[in-house]
Amino acid sequence: MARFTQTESGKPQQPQQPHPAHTSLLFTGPGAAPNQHPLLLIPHQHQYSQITFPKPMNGSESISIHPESGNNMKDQDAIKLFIGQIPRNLEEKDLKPLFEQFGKIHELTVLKDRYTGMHKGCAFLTYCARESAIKAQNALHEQKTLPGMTRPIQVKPADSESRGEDRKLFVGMLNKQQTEEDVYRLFEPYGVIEECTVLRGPDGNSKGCAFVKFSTHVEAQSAISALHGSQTMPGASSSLVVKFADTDKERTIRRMQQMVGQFGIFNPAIALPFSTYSSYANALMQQQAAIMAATHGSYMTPSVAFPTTQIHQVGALSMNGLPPTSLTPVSGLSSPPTSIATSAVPSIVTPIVNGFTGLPPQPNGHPAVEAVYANGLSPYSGQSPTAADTLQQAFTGVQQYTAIYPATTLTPIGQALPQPAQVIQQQQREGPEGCNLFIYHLPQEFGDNELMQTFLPFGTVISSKVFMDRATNQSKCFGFVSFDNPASAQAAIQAMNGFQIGMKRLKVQLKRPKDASRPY
DNA sequence: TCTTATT
Repeated sequence: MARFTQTESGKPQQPQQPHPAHTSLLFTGPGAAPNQHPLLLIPHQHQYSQITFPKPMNGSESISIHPESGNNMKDQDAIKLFIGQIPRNLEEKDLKPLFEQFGKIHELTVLKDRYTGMHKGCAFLTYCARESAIKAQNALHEQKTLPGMTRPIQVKPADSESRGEDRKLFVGMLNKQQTEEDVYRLFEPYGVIEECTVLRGPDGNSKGCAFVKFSTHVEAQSAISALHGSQTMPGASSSLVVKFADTDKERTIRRMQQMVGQFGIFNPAIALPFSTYSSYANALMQQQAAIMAATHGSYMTPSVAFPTTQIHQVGALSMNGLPPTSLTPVSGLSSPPTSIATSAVPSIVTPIVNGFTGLPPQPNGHPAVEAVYANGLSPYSGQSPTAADTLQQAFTGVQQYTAIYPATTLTPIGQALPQPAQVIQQQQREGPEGCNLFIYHLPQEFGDNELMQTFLPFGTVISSKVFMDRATNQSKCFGFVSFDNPASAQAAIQAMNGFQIGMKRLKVQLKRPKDASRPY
């Protein structure tokens, strides 16, 4: 099959001849054969303990090769390569032989999760000589598959070398029969294409979309102008989509929304700030993940979205001065009044992580929670949080959040809640005129309680009701919420109308007065 | 209809 990648120098790659036998032995896949190379002799974990590498505090390991000459200086124009599709059991020392054959290595670093130390399946590689990088890319990129991987190894300049984001296009509404070559031909007239990938499912079938990376932003823009909406592919439901691909940030948000939709039970209010404060949120997410990991020793990685959602719930709740006592536990656990003792809190905070990851409970201490209250930032405060307060408040949010959904996200473990449960009377009370909301497109999983939690950040909810189908006992995906004042209702409309959960958007509007006759 | 990862 034709290849459509180019080297970083902008020149088309040579057609790749079959790999030299001694190298192909390193790989699985067609043509691979049993051999004695270390890459196929996958060492067991315990064997690593005999090999010592310097291990910095951040958990990342890297090899700086100091050859006999003592010279591992790199060229001024050296290229840092990104290496992808590396089996997670291969470390720097295992990879080194593979790459050394193209030249002297200046630095090789397997990427690890900052907090868990988990191998990310990729690495950075810098050769001393620029030429070595080009040779390695030509010889290896997409050419072979390392043992245990299902996709071929990636060897290409790291993002830091090129800043690819603003010249990469997402192409949607393709015909599923269209191949990389078809897409390439389509975009070729508008510039130099460095990368052209049709997205495929596990079965290899096209998902009807592709990424096309041009060598410049201007070329990419001209392709958009020329091609977006220009034609409708046979079998596509609308005309061709050509736009700049999502940034990492956008991808993170997209994944979050998918997760929210998937889990359904999560309070959508918590993700609101992403529409307006996404970079702020992003920064917080990093820090939050760090603290979560440091204090929980959990396996949650920064790319997991949940810590962030917890943060934002905090913002929403605290700014409304909502006391945690107004949250209704649904676990059925009853507990005597306790002071906010740290001994009680960790068991509440920790399992929520487990709820996401399926890890067993870790009933260890949680010092960070002390800081929340020691700082005087009780959730009773009606003040807006300052940026400096936010992280500490986050733990209040974790706590509140956990109190909200223990039955669905946690295994009840019989620990005391930090506050006595104060159950709100769930009568179907209507508020004054202008205080009653009609909510449509609720997630199927939402019950009265989830509905209430969703709207609590905006004020005092005096009633919440999800309508159920009598026959099936399933939610009809709409309901009513009543506040005790019209301002809360308006705030809720402002914030929540159109809020996306999964594939749906909430419809939040004032409930039609009884005397009106128009159906919804 | 937004990939398998980018210190």
